[in-house]
Amino acid sequence: MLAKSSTELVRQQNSALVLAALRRRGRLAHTEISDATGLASATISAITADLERARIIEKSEQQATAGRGRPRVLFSQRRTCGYLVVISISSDSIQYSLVDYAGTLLDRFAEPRGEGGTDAFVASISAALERVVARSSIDHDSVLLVSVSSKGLVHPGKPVLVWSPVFGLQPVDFTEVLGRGWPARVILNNETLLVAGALLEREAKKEGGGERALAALSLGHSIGLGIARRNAAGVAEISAPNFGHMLHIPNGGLCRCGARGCIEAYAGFYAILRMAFEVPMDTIPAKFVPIAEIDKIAAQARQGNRMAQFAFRQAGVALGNGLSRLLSLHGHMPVFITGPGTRHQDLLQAGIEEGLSQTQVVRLEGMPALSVVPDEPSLVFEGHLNLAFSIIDQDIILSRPHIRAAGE
Amino acid sequence: MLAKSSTELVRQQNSALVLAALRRRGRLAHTEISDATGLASATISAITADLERARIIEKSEQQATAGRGRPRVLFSQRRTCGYLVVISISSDSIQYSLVDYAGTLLDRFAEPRGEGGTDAFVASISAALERVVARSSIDHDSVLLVSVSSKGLVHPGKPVLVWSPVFGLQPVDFTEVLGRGWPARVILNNETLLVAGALLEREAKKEGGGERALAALSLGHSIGLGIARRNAAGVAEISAPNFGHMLHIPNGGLCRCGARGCIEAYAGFYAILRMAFEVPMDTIPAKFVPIAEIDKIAAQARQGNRMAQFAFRQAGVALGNGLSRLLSLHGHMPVFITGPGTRHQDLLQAGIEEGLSQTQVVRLEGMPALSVVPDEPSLVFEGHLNLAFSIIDQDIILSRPHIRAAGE
DNA sequence: ATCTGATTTCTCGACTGTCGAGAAAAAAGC
DNA sequence: GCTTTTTTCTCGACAGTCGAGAAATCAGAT
Repeated sequence: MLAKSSTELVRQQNSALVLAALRRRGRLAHTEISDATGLASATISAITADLERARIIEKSEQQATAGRGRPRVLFSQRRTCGYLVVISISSDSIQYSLVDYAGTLLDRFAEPRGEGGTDAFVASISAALERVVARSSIDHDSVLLVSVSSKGLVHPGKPVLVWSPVFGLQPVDFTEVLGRGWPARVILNNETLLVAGALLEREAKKEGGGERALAALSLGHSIGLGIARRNAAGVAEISAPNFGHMLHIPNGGLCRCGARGCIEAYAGFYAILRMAFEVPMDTIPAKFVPIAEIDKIAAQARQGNRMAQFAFRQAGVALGNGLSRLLSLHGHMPVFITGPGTRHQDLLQAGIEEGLSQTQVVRLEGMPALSVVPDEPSLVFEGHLNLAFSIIDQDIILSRPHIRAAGE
Repeated sequence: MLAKSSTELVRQQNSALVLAALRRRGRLAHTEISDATGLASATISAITADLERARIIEKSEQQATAGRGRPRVLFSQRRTCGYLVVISISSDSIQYSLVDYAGTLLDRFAEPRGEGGTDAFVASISAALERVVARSSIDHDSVLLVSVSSKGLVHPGKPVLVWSPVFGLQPVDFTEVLGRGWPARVILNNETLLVAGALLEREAKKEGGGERALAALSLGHSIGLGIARRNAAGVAEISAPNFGHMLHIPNGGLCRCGARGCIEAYAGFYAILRMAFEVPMDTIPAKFVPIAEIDKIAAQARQGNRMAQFAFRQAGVALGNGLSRLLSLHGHMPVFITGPGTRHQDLLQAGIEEGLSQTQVVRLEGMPALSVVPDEPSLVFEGHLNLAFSIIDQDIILSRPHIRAAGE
């Protein structure tokens, strides 16, 4: 059921529009905001006055006046309005970034991922978080949001990692990362979901609007997938289905997750290693494979080693079959491949195409566009910012108490 | 990018809310509408006065007054405001239904599906449509929408059948169904999509809101799947992925669609027949299998015939594997099974569960709820009404010119 | 027959919001 | 110093929602 609408909601939505325009295009003048949002000039005056009074945006220092006419007044986010902490968890380390409200990176450091169980893990993140704010002497209260990303399966709604490559079925609850005295919220998202979101936003910036739906496939020790699409209302919807552990072959090779025949058990780094060395497919997979090992196998494959070639081929077919199923169930869309595995795209490509080509969806609508976007960490960070600031802006607008004009 | 908002849009959305409440619950009094929508009584007065002046709703004839106090004035849709024509295409016949704006069925007849190509097919529908309005002597102009359903793959946006069991890759364009002099629009939807939509609406009527996402699986000569979910804004999103022709087994049995290894090539009626009679899997499948044939095989299976049992078992495994992939890619959700194939659910069940159980998603989140809903035609019709009237109401509200109070 | 209480509908004024037009501001050019 | 140009700001008109209370109308008590 739809929610009722009211004039106050109109103001909220239009304020959100103004903040989104500022987010997307940086400093803007009154008239530019009007153009970007389609709102009347008078409305922009009202909204910007409101937001300025609430100390959310501010007039920039005058820039060199270009041309004649009354000089423009540029609005931008007030940097000190609040802060965002980004936590990117990868297999071996955890990266912490501090970002101000205008989206500029203020501080960044990484820590190795310690040993120990989930409790110790959460505690170490909690401690690092204290260090982030201490280093920049930022008040706890001005941290608006903590955005965490990891590989694995995320609970819909709660910031809980339901399944992860490292902790398996042992759930990791990030609500406890923030102790007392932190008014901020924590959000947790799958890494490849953020990649898909970042790619969709990049598409939106292209002229003509770019693709309206896309999939991001991350190749590495594990296999990640994110789907991003713009719905009829123009809102981005992003999700991270459990692609890596979707069934590839019934009763197939043993996967890290304990099930059999997952895509990852054919296309993950450990799977390529297992196949190249002709280890039986029901061997318990290696916990971690250094990327150098995979590079070595790839080099052998390129020199003509049949088993190494076969391993990459099989990985490609698993991915291709999986992608064909993705297209069958989610509609035709371009696929962007990222992650460390893209180094060996030349060895995977033929298998992927073979795996795709047999199926009806590809016969009907053709091979999907496959592009390689190597720099995954940038995409992840970009996705963090997109998602986090859209939530922060929304929260600010919703929470802002009604502020009357000064004279009242 | 979000669209700008304005006070006029607020009225539109709230008008839509009033019409939706009337749609869902039938005749309502002023106060009941207020309760259902959450809008203030004064607002209801304004909106109903507007809609009444536009001759979209009307005050019902007084019903027996119950209790003391000022008698209620019940509002309902004005029946003669416009009409909907529903066309349900099935493998052997086409059913035409005429429905008034209040949702009551006025006329219904079926015609056998003729021979001939797509042009003849479209022409015969066009002729039947003329007959629908002639029989009830309805003006062409008062037909607001024609809603068509069929099995097969529908073009997103245009009313074009991209792939169908009967015409294969030859596209069927339903825009031509309405000739000149028909202001109405034509929409085309996959049959099982409508089923999923109807089931979601039934869930919404349960107290507590029922399921927020579900899948409908239709078993018959071909395999259909619809997914319906309520998004964060509470709007239903329904889709019909190409489940029947999703890859089940690479290089597997030959399917009607020309590809190999589709789910349908293992679980469709013709596939069950082919397996039960041990016909080679690359035999070109029968165009049409009478349901009696399948019933016969089912009877044999129930009497202990191994090959017949095996055929149903394999069909079940194909469905189960496919459903596991569905859950992997769309999240965990209950599955409602419908269609003529549900008669033999007892023979399929074990295979479905086997096909589901091997995978990570089921190990993590458990077996999805599987329920059988035998009466598919009712669900299809219900889905037609839900979808068609939501479009009609939307159109009416958007197209309605601004109507001033009488005195101006 | 009339009064009273209950219940629903209707109406009025206050408030919030958007928009267009034009006034005001401020710099560049002559 | 005046004009031109461009941008910002302000004002009044208009659309919409809401709460409060008036008006309508019936059932039952007196």
